[in-house]
Amino acid sequence: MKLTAKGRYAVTAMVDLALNEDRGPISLSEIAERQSISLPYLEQLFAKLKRSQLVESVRGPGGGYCLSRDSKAIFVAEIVGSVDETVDATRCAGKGDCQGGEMCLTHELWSDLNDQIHNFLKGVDLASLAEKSMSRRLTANKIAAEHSQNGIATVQILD
Amino acid sequence: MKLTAKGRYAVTAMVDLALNEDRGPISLSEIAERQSISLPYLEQLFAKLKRSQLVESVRGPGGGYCLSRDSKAIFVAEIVGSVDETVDATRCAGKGDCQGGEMCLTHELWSDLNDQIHNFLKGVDLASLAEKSMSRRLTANKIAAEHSQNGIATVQILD
DNA sequence: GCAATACCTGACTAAAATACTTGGTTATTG
DNA sequence: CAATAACCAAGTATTTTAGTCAGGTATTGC
Repeated sequence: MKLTAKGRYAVTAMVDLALNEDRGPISLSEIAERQSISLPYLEQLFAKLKRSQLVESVRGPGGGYCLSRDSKAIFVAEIVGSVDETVDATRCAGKGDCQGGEMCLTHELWSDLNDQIHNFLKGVDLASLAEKSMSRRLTANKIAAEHSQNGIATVQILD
Repeated sequence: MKLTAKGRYAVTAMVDLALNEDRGPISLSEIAERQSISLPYLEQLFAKLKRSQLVESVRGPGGGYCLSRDSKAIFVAEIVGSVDETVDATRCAGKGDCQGGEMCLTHELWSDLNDQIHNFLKGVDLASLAEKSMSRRLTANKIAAEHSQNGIATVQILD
């Protein structure tokens, strides 16, 4: 798994979708405007989200995208995994360049970490994110203060 | 925090150092050869590791690097954080482009994940990595088999 | 003192990945 | 049939990564 801005955009867009899904299919241009993400870029993301069967599409005027399942049953891990798919497998098992075992060892460590990350993201569903987002919106003023306290960092896990 | 090949190289090199530290200062050219990492690249990494006071250097012939503490007291999180320092801070607190709170929300999610990762890597010390590496080396033939069988586990989460 | 060793430093570069944009096509509705 | 909006392929600009190059400087042993 890999985490980049792309994954963050996807999660953001999906939260937006979850918040508006009761209004029927939501067009990407709507999301694009609300979330300040370029439309063609969103299209790319949603093509992948659709391929992963996280959303469904309705074409033509009045069309757009819907969640293909209940938001309680869609997890962040799926969203991120869908757009940031890494067919990585940098394992040394096959290759013979595994000096003394140290390389193997760090691979094992990274693999464990990967599981850790995946488990965490697997435990967060869209519904709870959307719910938090709703309450956030109401107390929008407090957000800045909170954030400046604990120093937010972005995570990137490559490879 | 950010995880790249650079961090992996650093961890690998540090494990190598831990395994050989009883022989006094270890030169980078030695590590470079054993681990197949280019010498100038290793120098870059160790400059950072030194700045973070994870290693100490001895100049001149017979010189090299030593761990600055017991390997039990050096954690992977420190090593990775040292070479892959991200002064990122993609915070939305200051900027006004935080539409409706969704952005803030995913930031919070990422922040939580970051803590998760950090806690994991904070729980793995060099000594245990080195120890595992030793036993691996002895049973080197078995490695491939093990890897292909179980998806590798052994997680340590301290806090 | 003078090589040889090995750390140290900064700038530079090739390659890869990322984050987009461009320019279309196709389906559906009113 | 015209507007809408999903779909699709390719290209590009920027950034990041991984690594090199070309010099230093401190220390040691002969």
